[in-house]
Amino acid sequence: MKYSKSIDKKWQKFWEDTGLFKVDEKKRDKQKYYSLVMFPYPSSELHVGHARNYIIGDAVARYKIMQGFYVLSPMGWDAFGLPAENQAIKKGIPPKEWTFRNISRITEQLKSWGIGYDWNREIATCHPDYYRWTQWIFLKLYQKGLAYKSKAAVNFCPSCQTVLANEQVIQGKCERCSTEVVQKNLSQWFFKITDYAQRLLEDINLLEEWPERVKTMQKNWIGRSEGVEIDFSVDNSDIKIRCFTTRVDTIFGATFLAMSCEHSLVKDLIKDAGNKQQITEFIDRVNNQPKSARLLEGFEKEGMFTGKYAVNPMTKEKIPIWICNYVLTEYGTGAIMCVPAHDKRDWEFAKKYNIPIKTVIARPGRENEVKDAVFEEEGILVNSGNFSGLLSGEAKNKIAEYMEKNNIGKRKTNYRLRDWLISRQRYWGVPIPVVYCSKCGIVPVKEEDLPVLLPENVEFRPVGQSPLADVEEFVNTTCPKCGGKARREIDTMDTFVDSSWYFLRYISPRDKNRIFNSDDVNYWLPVDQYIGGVEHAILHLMYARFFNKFLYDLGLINFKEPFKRLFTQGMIVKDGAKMSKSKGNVVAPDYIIENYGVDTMRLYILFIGPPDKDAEWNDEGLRGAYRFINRVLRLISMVKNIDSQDVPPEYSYNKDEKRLLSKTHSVIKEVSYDLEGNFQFNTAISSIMELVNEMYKFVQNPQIEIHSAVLTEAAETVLRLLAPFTPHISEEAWQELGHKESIFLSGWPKYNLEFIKQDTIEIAVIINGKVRRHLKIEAGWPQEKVEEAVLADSKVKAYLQGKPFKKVIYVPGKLINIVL
RNA sequence: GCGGAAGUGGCGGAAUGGCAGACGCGUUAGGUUCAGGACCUAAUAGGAACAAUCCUGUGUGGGUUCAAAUCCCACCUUCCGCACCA
Repeated sequence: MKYSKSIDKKWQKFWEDTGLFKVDEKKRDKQKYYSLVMFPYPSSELHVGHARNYIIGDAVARYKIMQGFYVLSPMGWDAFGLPAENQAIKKGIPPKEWTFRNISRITEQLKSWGIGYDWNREIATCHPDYYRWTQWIFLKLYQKGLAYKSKAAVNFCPSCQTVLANEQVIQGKCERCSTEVVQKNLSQWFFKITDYAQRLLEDINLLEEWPERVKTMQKNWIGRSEGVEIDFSVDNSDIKIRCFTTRVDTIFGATFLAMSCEHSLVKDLIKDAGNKQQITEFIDRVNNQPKSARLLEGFEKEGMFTGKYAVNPMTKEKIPIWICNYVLTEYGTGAIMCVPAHDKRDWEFAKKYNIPIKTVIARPGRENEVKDAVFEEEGILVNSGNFSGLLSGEAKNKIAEYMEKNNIGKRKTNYRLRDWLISRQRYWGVPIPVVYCSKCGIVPVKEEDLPVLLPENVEFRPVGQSPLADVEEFVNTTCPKCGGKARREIDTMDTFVDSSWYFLRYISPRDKNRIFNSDDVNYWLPVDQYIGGVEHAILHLMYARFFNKFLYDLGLINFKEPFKRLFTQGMIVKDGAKMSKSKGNVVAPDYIIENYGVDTMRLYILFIGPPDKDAEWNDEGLRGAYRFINRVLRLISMVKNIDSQDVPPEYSYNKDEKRLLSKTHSVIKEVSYDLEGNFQFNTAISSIMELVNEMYKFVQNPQIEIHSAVLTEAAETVLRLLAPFTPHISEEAWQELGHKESIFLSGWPKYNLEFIKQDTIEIAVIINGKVRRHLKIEAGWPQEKVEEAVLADSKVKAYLQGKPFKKVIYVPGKLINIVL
């Protein structure tokens, strides 16, 4: 028997006909397992890099099915988005048509790879039955005050002609097209994710089975920092400037104040300044600098003195107020107190503009040392009035207390996380369900009027506004409140909104009356295993957690976190680069399947390396997988011809049988361990290879007497262990061996420790840390007996030369170490 | 700068503190074959001997230990994420 593609189709049909992956939520006699792979954006057809994702997910689902779990494995489409619209503009294909064309092609691909899903639960976020509930969530957020419209400086991509979320701006550039992002003051919709900042941070602790690196990225992104907000009064003025600092212990060293150019108080401050003209010019210049320039190394700190002074509330000294290009508007209060002696940036600035530098923190034990350098660490306070002599940590508390008592400042926790900007000036997305009424203002659409349908026949023009603006029937509506004339919101939602809750809709995909059935959702969720690319570590995973918590607060679900276990797989690269059409290094699966069969591709992709690491594609490696599969099939053909009989009750196994039994069972143990841990498919497969190699030795040597039952058990074990990885050939060979039922119903093999144990074992004899001999001993021997045998060995004697030894360490079954 | 991951043969990569290099690719030799391919068997870290053996080896330098790729300290390099966050 040789592996050919005809095997693939046969079994794919079989699984479909027998409903291996169909799940009926009413049958609940088994333990559930929800296996979820991040749903794809249907843009182009999939290559082997994408395939890794789905193959891993499928291997997990099939493994869990074999273990007897009741496995839910659904698939759907993240179907709204910019590429569809860009295609429409470029080629005139309606986004919907383009999207569904891609969906059917990818579906065909996934099916041809033998990836098992419950296709009855398929969803697409662009379908009104789905986005109706996305809009519903929007309304709920709006009701709770968590969706709001606000004018703010936002990131705008001139190429995509839309605003972007903070998270979608990478190094000052658009995540999608790398165009320089500009700042615009626009009125936009936001979700108040910052209300959940603390919970999103705290509950990371509940995510025990998430990769550490993803958790760290989320923590950093939320960016909690504790400090004090201090009100600085301005000399000869009523104005107070609020600053945030995490280093209130350095306040006695604050020698100037710095404000960002966009700070709302700047106008008032410079009202009667002599150099007002100059300052305004400076502000304009800074505001026109591209954001990415700020990030460049050596970006020069610049500023203008406002002519005004603030009062340091602790020293009562007058300190100059500056406007600076290095103060962020968006973080904290947009104004900071500057301590040049203990902050590198302030130091740089003070040196440049000759602002006094005052040391107030010293390294403990070196309080009197004077150094012309920044000291950013914590230490002991000096020159700090009553607080001198305290350590930074203690001083922070004491000073904060003092400030609170005297109404100077207040403790404050700040987060780096910003509210989520969700409106997009694009067409192919979920319409935001609100209307603008000249009388009532912003009015949400009534729940019963959902969905607000996205019009389909629209004209595409690449302008800074959604084509929806021109669709009169859409835009003109009536106010749900007063019944008067009103206009619909023409912005659509960020597609990350769509994907923030899709894993819940899989449970009740066709429910017309509610977002989902809470009972069913509480049964299936949280997702037991979530699999996807690490590129979603911040965006998608943070938003999904936020939505989950919101729905939890609504009482719709009873779990705080949606994904119990997360696995982020690595990329498959070719010639050291990510596969992409433009680079021309895409490995297409079709050719592989045609020539080597699907299981070859599946096996190779799982064997290519640790699944969480990037891996380099290698055609020779693929051929190795093909070789192995055929090696297995040949082995099965040989075993098949042996007339298999049961082992008699009192049968005593011979030496060879014991050896094969031991190998068989220890491989079961290893593979099971590898799959339970962090999905070590590569080592799991290598263990199975070892068993196959071992079996070849038995089958090919006519000298060896071996009971057919032992050989059959080994062969069946190989197939069952391989089944999650290479399901097609496993089913085929399983049938060859005379089984009528699917291999996936045969259960996961169990190992017996009694068989793994061997009578004679080989131990290493180590003399002074060097391996000198390998000796066979009986497994049950006590240390004395082993020592005796080792010391009696002539080679060992030669090494020892009768010298006395200090110590003997015996590690049972492994080694004996003699120290001279 | 902060945070994370990693550094092992020609290559991908294995090793609960216990025999470094499993398994695979590649390479070499032999078998089989009309031939090629495919397949089977064996060898394959480096060096000296070319046999049985010995020496050196997991980024660098120290340390702990009977025993370190693994633990500790210092450093180097690479990749990834965040980055003027006060």
